Amino acid sequence: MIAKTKKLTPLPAFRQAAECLKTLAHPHRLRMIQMLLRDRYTVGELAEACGIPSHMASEHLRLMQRCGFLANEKEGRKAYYQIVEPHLAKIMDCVESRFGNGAA
Amino acid sequence: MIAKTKKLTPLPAFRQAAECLKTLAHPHRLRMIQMLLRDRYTVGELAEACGIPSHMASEHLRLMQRCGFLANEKEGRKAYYQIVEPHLAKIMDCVESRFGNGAA
DNA sequence: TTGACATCTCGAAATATTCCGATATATTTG
DNA sequence: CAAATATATCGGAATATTTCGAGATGTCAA
Repeated sequence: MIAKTKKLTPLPAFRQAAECLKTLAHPHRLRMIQMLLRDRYTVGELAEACGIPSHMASEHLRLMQRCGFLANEKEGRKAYYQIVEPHLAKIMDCVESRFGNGAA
Repeated sequence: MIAKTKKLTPLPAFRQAAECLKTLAHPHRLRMIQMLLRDRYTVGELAEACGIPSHMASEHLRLMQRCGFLANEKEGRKAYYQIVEPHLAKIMDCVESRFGNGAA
């Protein structure tokens, strides 16, 4: 017999959540999000910090923008990205407290 | 110029984190974790709650055990799984507050 | 306009994940 | 022992993701 107090999240919501978590689940994207939680950066700056070509950084950023994590502003020929999903800070706290934030 | 106050998490730690997040990023696995945060269940119970054959539930559970989320105890011919990774509760809180926990 | 720069997009190759049927192991019951 | 039950494992097909080169777009400065 399965009967619990709190309601379960419906599967469609978990499907969405899984999409977002999959987008989060990449080392370069995690680094970009960690940086963007502290300041805004251009594609090139994020690419250099990850050690990848900038056209690949652009691809990662596009994915994260698609699931509502980021927004960008063009300034001249540069594109600045920043966080717009408010829950990312808390999730990143969890990740850092488990895997280290440079002080763990 | 890139110079921030807090240290960045090294990329190898993010590689590990990405592995774990990828394991989390599946609708059936999210449901199983949500259930297991409230009680312990057998493979068959979890499979039924997800609407999948139990041999597939077993596979998901093995993956989650591999990255340290779960442990199991055999009782007769049944296998009870439970959470052993303490950070899962907080991460699941984040997921539920963003994607609904049945009351959102 | 030309050339350099920053970003973005496209398509293919390599790799990883998910799902399923078949089968294996281990336990209880008759 | 044999049958039924619960879980676990193997191999392959379908699908998704990652990465990369090539090239397209848009901006600035002279």
